[in-house]
Amino acid sequence: MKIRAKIKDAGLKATPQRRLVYEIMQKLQHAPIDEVADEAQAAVPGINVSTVYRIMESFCEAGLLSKINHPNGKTYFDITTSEHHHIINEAGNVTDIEDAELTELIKERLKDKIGEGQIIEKISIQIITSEK
Amino acid sequence: MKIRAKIKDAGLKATPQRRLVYEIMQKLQHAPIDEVADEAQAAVPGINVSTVYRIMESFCEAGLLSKINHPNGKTYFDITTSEHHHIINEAGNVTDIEDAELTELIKERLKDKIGEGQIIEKISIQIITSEK
DNA sequence: GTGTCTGCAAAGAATTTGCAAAGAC
DNA sequence: GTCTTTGCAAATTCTTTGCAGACAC
Repeated sequence: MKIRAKIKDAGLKATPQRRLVYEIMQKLQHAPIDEVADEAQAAVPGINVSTVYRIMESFCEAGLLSKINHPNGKTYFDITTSEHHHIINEAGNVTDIEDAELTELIKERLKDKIGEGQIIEKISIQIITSEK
Repeated sequence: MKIRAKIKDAGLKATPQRRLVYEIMQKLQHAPIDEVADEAQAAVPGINVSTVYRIMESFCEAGLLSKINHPNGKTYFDITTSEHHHIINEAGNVTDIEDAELTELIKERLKDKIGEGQIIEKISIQIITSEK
């Protein structure tokens, strides 16, 4: 689907800044805001960091992106929005792992360990790797 | 073991500030720095926030505490240092789950998905819960 | 046209750092 | 006594906000 259509389908106006940010995220797959902002500013000098923040946030709310809890403290964003897991290496680079069966298995195993009256919203596994 | 001994065994000097911070962490189990700092300042008015930051950091390096990737962006610390998992509820409160067998199972299942020449440093599952 | 979005500059959180005095061992 | 740690204030880094003009539809 074209970027313009994706953004509009998500209920947002397809501004040039949003189209650019989405395109950058399609390329990067996973990235912290400052990296996206740098790429954006390289492409279109006028674009502002706060705009990028607002766009990333609106994309998350609209279901176009998801957030990653990254060990380096910065907020990372992910072009993949379906339930999945992450491998994070020493450099902080993120790789996706899709394994719905595993997610289901964990959910089943831990479902009675969560509090009374609570439901599981999301399960995410982080695998931190280092050089052998 | 006494707090003083724990700190010294970890190779750090057992200053009053460190003993206090460790005691607070034993009570809270999981907490962000500002909460620890508030508790510390309530107990001993002179203690400084930057000191608490430095203490938490030194405790992590010394293996007395571990860091938690918390979805609210702040760094949370955990008195438990052995491999384990977390349930995080809507309020941001953290609960531990110990399940070494599950960790092993996941490790076995995903070991060939990590990159060439890499080893798994750590596996952590986060379960985000919400009200039913 | 109208309501949303952007740029800018300023404010606000969270965290770090430099340095001199204080304290642990 | 020596080397580490602390307190303080200032600097950095990351993120959010207010507002006026610009733009999507």
